[in-house]
Amino acid sequence: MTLSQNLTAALRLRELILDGDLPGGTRVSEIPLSERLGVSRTPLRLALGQLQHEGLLEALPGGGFAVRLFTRDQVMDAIDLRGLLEGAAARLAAERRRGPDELEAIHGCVRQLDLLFDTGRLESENFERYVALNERFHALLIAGAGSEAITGAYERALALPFASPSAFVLLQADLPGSQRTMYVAQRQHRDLLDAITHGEGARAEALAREHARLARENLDLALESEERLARLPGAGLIDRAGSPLEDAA
Amino acid sequence: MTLSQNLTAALRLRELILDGDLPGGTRVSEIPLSERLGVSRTPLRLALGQLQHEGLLEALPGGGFAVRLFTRDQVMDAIDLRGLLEGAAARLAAERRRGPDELEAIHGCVRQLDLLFDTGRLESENFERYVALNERFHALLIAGAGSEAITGAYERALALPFASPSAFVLLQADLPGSQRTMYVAQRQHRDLLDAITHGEGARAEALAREHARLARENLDLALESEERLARLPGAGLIDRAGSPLEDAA
DNA sequence: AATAGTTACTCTGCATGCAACCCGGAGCCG
DNA sequence: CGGCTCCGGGTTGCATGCAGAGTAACTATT
Repeated sequence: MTLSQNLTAALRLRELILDGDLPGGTRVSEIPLSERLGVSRTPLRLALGQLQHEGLLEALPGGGFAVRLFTRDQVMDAIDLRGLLEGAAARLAAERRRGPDELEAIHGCVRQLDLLFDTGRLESENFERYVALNERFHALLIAGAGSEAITGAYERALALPFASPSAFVLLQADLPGSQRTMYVAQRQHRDLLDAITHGEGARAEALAREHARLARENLDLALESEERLARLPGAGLIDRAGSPLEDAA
Repeated sequence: MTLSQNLTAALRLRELILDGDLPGGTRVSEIPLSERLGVSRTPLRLALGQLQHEGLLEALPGGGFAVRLFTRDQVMDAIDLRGLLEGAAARLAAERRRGPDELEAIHGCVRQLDLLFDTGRLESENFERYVALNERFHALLIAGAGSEAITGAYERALALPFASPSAFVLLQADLPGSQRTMYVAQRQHRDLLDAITHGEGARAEALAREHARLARENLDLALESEERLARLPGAGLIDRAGSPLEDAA
């Protein structure tokens, strides 16, 4: 199956940005980029508009686009927004739930996560599986709300890569106390699901918000060293002025 | 100043949709539309992509776009999302506030609204002013949070016209008990600002959410008769299957 | 030496032409 | 009489050519 030029352009361009090939602040010129991606300028322009709406690009006053730069505080706010939406989704899931089997999928997801922890320490080969299950948990949580409005806002919030629920998981491999953090996170997963199961909306909302706040902590840890930051998806979008990295220089 | 073709296309197309010239479900074809709007197909395609991201259009499987249709429940969810975001903004505004003069603008806005009510009943010529002040209040509320993430999500949520804070104000002119509803709303404005001023984040959040719920009530009132619904911006986007209107037919 | 003016160039934005695809209908065969 | 195939109109998606705006460099003048 041959993908449309528009889609390939958007996917490849997003890849370039997230991989850091186009660092934050870079001006994106159409002609060189169209040659680099192998697509014409017309579908590329469509893709540029898309990524602008996703928040990865910003329009320049004289025309054209540049890769966006995010300050630490903006990233924090994006993380909080994710927590806010997940909290609302959790509350709705708790309050709206119809049948008892509706939660079967997410229960299974949490059980599989538990199994992963029971096998001992999370080593590198398990990390991929953890990331997949973690993303699945959060996706099921959002879907469980049954609110298209929330789903849409959530997807848009995740367009910022470091706001994604698994953004810092890969980083945690060599963070101090990473195992403990992940135990806490898994405990929150279980409690969150428990709250939803018993229809405790307010508790579910509070837990989801608090769960997202783990990412705030991890972001500041990531900003402490260049090598840590490099593991973050979309690290090139973060404006390091005023961060601990910059202060040490 | 001559606007770009892309922008004019987007603005005029949105206007067509919201005015009901392109009712929900209509397929939008590029060529007739480009002639109707007086722009070429290239900038029009850009505008189509934009409106798709805004949620007013949906991509058809075989290519092309159609005007989206929203069910009552989807509209309700969109209203709740607005309340959620306003609640978060109110809480942040209460918790983050730096100087005391930061709230001067919104205090002035509420004072002007109070004046409007003190002059007696809100008649038609005052309604425009009320709408303007009401929108200003909500915009200041969001801006007061100082979170770009929330601002972005809010703007996207407002792309659905009936989710806007003033969507039902014009409707209230001939609703039963409209004056009382607006008194309640204004009381909520004052209480909300009071909570923010005193740094009461949780109270501010709860009030903002409850304030948005007035719109839920108004939506169901609007769905009760065709003539009421016609006053709603973007009424043509609402799927009336299963609504009281349909049941009466 | 600094600044203002000018010129040339690069880039974006737009229009149009072309090809591929999809949908509809008619005709043919089973 | 029904289903399948083939054909035609229409529509979308894409590439390219062109014009205008913005920019940067260079020169001339103060």
